Amino acid sequence: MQAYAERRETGSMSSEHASDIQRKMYNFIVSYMRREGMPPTNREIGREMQIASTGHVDYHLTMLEKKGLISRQAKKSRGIKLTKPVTGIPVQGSIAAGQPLEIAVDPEQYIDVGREMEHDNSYALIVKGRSMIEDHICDGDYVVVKPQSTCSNGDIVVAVHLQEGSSGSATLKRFFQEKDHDRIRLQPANSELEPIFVSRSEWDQEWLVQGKVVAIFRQCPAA
Amino acid sequence: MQAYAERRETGSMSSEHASDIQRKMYNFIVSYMRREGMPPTNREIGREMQIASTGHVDYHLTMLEKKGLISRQAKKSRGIKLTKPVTGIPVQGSIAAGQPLEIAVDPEQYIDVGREMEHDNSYALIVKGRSMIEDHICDGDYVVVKPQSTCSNGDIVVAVHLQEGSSGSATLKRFFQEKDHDRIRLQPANSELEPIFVSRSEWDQEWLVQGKVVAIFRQCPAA
DNA sequence: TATTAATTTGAATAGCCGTTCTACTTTTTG
DNA sequence: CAAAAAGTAGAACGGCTATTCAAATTAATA
Repeated sequence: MQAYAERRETGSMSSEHASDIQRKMYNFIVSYMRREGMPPTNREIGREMQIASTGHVDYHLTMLEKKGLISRQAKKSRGIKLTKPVTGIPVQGSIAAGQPLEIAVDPEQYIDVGREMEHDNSYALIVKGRSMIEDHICDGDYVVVKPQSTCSNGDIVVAVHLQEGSSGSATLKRFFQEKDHDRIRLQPANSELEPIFVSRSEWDQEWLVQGKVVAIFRQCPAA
Repeated sequence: MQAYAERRETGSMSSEHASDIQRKMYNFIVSYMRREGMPPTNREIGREMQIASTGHVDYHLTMLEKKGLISRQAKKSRGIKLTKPVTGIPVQGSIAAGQPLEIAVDPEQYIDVGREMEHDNSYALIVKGRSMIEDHICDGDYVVVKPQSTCSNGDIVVAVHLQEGSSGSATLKRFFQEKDHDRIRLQPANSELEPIFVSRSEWDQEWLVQGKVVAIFRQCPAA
């Protein structure tokens, strides 16, 4: 479960090697580039990291370069390039109706669905199976999930059933609050599948909404 | 028809106002940023544009800024920002089965579906109607089209019927070459609609494949 | 054509930038 | 513990950068 809460900043440096300060420096460069559209100067890095000496900054940049995380163009102002592209959101795993959500703890794969989707720690999941087929979400599609704990009626959400002992199971469903029955209905978009009904109290105790689907992306085979 | 052939470089500056040199300068900034991941310096711009004076470059940048195409951060090296983002592919219009393709000659809208899709002059079309619904392409979906004149059996293509007098009509269909009948079948993914059959000779004379759908993108309502 | 506006040059300036070097401290390692 | 490695500070350098100014040229306009 904590895999959800501890989601790291999109595109931030993974554990690998490299000391803490270098990781922070790398992450600052990434976020600066996202924000400003250009790499920071060595002095801007130093100011942010509270490093007094520009030579000190240069030292760590040399380290980052040696480790292959960045490359530099000598003498050019802001001459930092990221080895890995800064665009894209992590593909966190796959989701299949009823199955436990497979989480790739350190996702290798990134999918680039545009800057707008990069806000709010959004991430992608690969849909397995046909549980949402009548909403035209197919096996193999990527769903872009924006993490949030609340949702409205009719939203397609990633709902997680917390079960003691295990890490819980996740499912992709439409969310409906049935006030007259005082229960939640999790509705698949496949007439062969039954909705899940959860009482209000059980919902509050055992379930949580992990996020909401904001976009669908499909790559055509042999494209 | 020539609207297809004359597709301009993705993200380049449109006619609007602004003199020729300013258009060229803007386009250089865009391509430099794509290539280098950072904006160019004023001197780099001057070198490329064969402008001798840095003050002269500054003059045109001021003009571009006044026209709202760029913004600048005073005194910062490479302090140029593009008002419009450099990522994304143009949304060229909408396509509805049987209807003439609506082409936005100067597309205002850009959709960001990631860098990978930015190659090959790819562009997006908004799907109107349900002619491909059984392939799970819905009304309002964006299809990413990669321009090419050839395609394989089963590909989803933008096929254009050239008609004298008019600018032709375009349609989104699956392409099948029926060897035994010596004809082409353009198959909608909707059982309520009939396929289009075109004889080999008519195909060669009156039709052309404009491009092939390589991806589908859907933004969820109220996302 | 005369006048104004839009370009273009060249030079100058003050500040920013990457880089290097020496010296010092802290951490890691054998 | 001793030696090596990693991290930090400060200063200094030459080059680069954005910006400004005055003056010259060209294009647009009335």
